[in-house]
Amino acid sequence: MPELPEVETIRTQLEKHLVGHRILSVAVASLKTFPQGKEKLLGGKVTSARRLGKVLIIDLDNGFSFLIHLKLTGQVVYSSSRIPNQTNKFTRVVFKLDKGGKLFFNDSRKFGWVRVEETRKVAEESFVSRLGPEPLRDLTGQRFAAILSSSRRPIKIILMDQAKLSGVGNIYANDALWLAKINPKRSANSLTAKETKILYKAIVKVLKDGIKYQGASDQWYVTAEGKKGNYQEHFLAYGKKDEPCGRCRKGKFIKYFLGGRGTYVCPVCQK
DNA sequence: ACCTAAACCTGGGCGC
DNA sequence: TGCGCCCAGGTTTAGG
Repeated sequence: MPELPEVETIRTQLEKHLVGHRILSVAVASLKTFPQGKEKLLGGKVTSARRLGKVLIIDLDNGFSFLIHLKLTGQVVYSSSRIPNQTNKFTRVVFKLDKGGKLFFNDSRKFGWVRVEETRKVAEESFVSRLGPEPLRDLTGQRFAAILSSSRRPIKIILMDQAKLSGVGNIYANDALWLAKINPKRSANSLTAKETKILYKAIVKVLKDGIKYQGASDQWYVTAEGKKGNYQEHFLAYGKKDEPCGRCRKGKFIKYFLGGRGTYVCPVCQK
């Protein structure tokens, strides 16, 4: 999934379903997924559901929070007496809540994780302390320009570097670069002021579209209510190898690997 | 400082 | 149907 728009979609729904509810039990089927600290969550009442980059943060009223990273195949799904169980053979953690609510963490590849932290330490001492600014919140055009000017590495690598900028992954990096007509291999500090501004707007645009369509269910991702997102029907470049470019109609998308990740480019638009 | 490959795991899709 | 191979929304780490 699990880039900013997918996690944000889940966060919004969890906020609706979890806040004000108490955690009664936590059953861990995969210790790799949730190695320690589950007992600190027992009896805690959820006060907020936050997100930083691709990480979900659930805060409790007892001084603890838990962080969830979905990596590639994680699913966070809520069910209640009115919504049927979403458990499956990839269910790694089951949280039981009051009033019959349940929260499932499903993850085929077991790359995802759940970690417990003291709420006051989340921002400065947890995984999220290493994350760069959020494109839809803390980032400004000026700050974005400063980030790009400080590196000669390929622009696509910088967009996906969570320490520089948090939340953008492979789908939205590919789409934003196509929308901005910028070649992914371009050195970040080679972009002109005009290109930088266009790219900044393109990032905001594709992320907002991702949220509007409730994320991209290309593979495993589903919303917290167990439904598929629709952004995969609106991909601009991602996954379009050999397809004609929807903008210039002349180019045919090529695919190559950059930084080990599939990269999709219209050779005509993205010189 | 930067790059690549490999590692962590498992399933889905494709060709044969 | 089955088998082998390649691919996958992420991140970390080892080695050059």
